[in-house]
Amino acid sequence: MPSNAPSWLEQLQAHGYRLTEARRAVVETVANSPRALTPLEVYETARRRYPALGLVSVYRTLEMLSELHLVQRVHQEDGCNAYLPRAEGHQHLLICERCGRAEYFQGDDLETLFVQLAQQYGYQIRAHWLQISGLCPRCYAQGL
Amino acid sequence: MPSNAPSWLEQLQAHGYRLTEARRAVVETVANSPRALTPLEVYETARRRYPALGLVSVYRTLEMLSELHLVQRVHQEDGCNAYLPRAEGHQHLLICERCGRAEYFQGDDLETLFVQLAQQYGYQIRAHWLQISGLCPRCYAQGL
DNA sequence: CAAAAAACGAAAATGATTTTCAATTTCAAA
DNA sequence: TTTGAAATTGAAAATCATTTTCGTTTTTTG
Repeated sequence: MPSNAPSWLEQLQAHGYRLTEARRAVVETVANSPRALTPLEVYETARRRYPALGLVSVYRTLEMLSELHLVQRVHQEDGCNAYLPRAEGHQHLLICERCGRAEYFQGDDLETLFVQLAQQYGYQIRAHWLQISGLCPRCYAQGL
Repeated sequence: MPSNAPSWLEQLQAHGYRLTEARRAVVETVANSPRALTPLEVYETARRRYPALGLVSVYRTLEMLSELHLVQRVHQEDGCNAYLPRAEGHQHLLICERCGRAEYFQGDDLETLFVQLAQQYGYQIRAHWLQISGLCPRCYAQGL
């Protein structure tokens, strides 16, 4: 899996943000994570690379990355405070309940459903959000 | 639309919870709401019926209703702190971006997608969550 | 290298939620 | 009914995540 981090840093720079050690540490942590991380988890992980990092910078950087649509919140039972890299184009999430690993997939077969709903309820449909959860092959093999 | 409140109160009682004025006020507020309410909104609304109500009781009652699967959190841009009644059986949500009104619909045409994903990624699929948003007919008619 | 602007982290402030606790209410048994 | 144990209450305190403030440091441009 190629790292997204260099591209993210370029995009931050292209939008007028400076490249700092704090941002590099946060970006590298989030861009390469196979699972959703909370701000605190990002902080703890990124501090291994850059111990002077402050939690505030994690929040600030996550907000920038959100604005640039490079990360997305993941919605889970207990809340929606964890962030994942956002894949190109329209994609949905498949998340392992046990280990948290996320897969991305295209699911464009929803169009017919939208047309039907638009007719039935008179809604102008603007957005949708589909998230699937289960057990990844490795966790399934381990039982539970 | 029939009120869910009596049934909810019965279910609370059936699970050993007592029926109190605080619970009645919260249950009637949430059970009859056409849109998702935050704990604070529940508090403000329910206090019109029962002014002595404390915010703490709102949180406690919402937690009970969650455990009994009578309410669900709604996931939105800014967070997922708002609650809606949960409909019978498996249902998805269609929510108006403007006024917040929620419609419930069945969407069981996702089975083929799940089978495909299970094969492709080796996942044991356990749950899914589909939420659609847009403008309801009334809000759409008002422009924006 | 110097200067201006941006960004930093620590600490304080805020806001939502949870816990604690003494007083009140509910409900089953008498 | 009445009664009393247990559940529940709301106020206040505590906690936890997030945001704001602010003096200092870092980055970038010239």
